[in-house]
Amino acid sequence: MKHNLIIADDHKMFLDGLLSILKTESNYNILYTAKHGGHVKKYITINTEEKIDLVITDVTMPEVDGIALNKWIKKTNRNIKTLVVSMHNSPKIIDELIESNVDGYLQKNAQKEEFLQAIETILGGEKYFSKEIKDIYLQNKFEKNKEKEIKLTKREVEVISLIAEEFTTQEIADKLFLSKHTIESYRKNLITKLNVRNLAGLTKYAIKKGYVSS
Amino acid sequence: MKHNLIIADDHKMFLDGLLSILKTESNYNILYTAKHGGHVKKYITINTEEKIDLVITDVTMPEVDGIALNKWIKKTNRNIKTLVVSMHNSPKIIDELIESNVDGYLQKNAQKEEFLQAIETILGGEKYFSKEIKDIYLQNKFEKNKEKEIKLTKREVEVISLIAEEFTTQEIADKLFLSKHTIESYRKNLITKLNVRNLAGLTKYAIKKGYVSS
DNA sequence: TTATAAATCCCTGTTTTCGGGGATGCTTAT
DNA sequence: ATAAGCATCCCCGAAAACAGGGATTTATAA
Repeated sequence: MKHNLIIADDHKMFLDGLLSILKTESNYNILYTAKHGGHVKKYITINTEEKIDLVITDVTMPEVDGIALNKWIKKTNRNIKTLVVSMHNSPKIIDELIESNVDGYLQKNAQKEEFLQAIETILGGEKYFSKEIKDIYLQNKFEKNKEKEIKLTKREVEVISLIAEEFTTQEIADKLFLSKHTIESYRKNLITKLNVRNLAGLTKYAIKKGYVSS
Repeated sequence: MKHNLIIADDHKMFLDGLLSILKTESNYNILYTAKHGGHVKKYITINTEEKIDLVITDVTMPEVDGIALNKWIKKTNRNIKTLVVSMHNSPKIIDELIESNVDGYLQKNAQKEEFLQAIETILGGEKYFSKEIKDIYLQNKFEKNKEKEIKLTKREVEVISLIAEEFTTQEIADKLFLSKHTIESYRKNLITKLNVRNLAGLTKYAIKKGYVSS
């Protein structure tokens, strides 16, 4: 029996490419293609009688993006599988998708064979992630756990950012309308908290966290 | 008269997508599609009689990549236009391509309209780069020029690295078997030379240059 | 409601950084 | 050969950072 697919991507070219490789396989039936997630939600909502096996979706789309669409599908229709394809492999996106139970993730520059492999795997009831994606996800989890205990407060983030921007204690105090003693306390606490030795360590931390750009 | 195109990309899906949007326009004639640059070189070398207007190529391909292919084409056949498409927009790649006289550059996630626009522009004899790509290129040039004069000596690199690794002047002096005054001089010179204000600035510079990891 | 965490401020003393100087050899190009 | 650049060392004084305490008020969570 044929499997029913929906594809969502606002890039005509990618869509055409995907359709062309799916056409070579005879056992897929493309129910619907959409330019953004909202259309897919509407389609699924209306066609309740239809068996939908898999939604293939891009991440970046206007209005309702792939992440939101995946969340919505997984919340409302747990028997619809989802495969997300994306240009980029940002740990944040991957994490959010996996946490919301996506069935597979592929980079857009994957080869034809991998696409078909992923679709087959997912329709068979398993998850599909390339080794690279799994590594990114785990690496991210690992780092988060390592740094979990260390939570900086809003003020601390403000202060460490300004430190990394090369301002002195007095300047930061003036900027934030605080006493220089206060900033000194923050610096001291940050050095202890982050287990570093001096401004260089604080600066590196700020860069790693993206509070400032190097 | 129809324009003759060659397309090189090792991703079947992208190729199919591109072909499908080119098919909607009747005035393009696809002479040849290839999985890597070497095939294109061979094709061009053999078919000397044929008028080839434009080669559209991916950057990352096995064996001969898009950058090498573009260089080769521009060196041997100055009347063949080139359009490079890529997943990413790394300043390095963009710079290298523009310096070797590519006629256009597009990200793979561009919309159909932009693809056709780019091809038309290039066939009309002009260059095509999106505003974003131009910005990246110029930004890169600007930064390179800004940093060109600033050349750190071996010793300076050693010292700034250790500073960014959170060692104090005295510790660095001990490590390098130098007087603490020497290290102080280096620190002072570095701050002046690099036009920063303090250790935070030095640390950021060291990270940007890859002397230490954040 | 009662801890706990966050934000703010203060003191003392030591060490380091920072911003000026300048000096001496030793290479390396011009 | 002479200038320029590099590596090394030194001094001084002011400013800032570092290390170690502690205190108060206001949210917030247990």
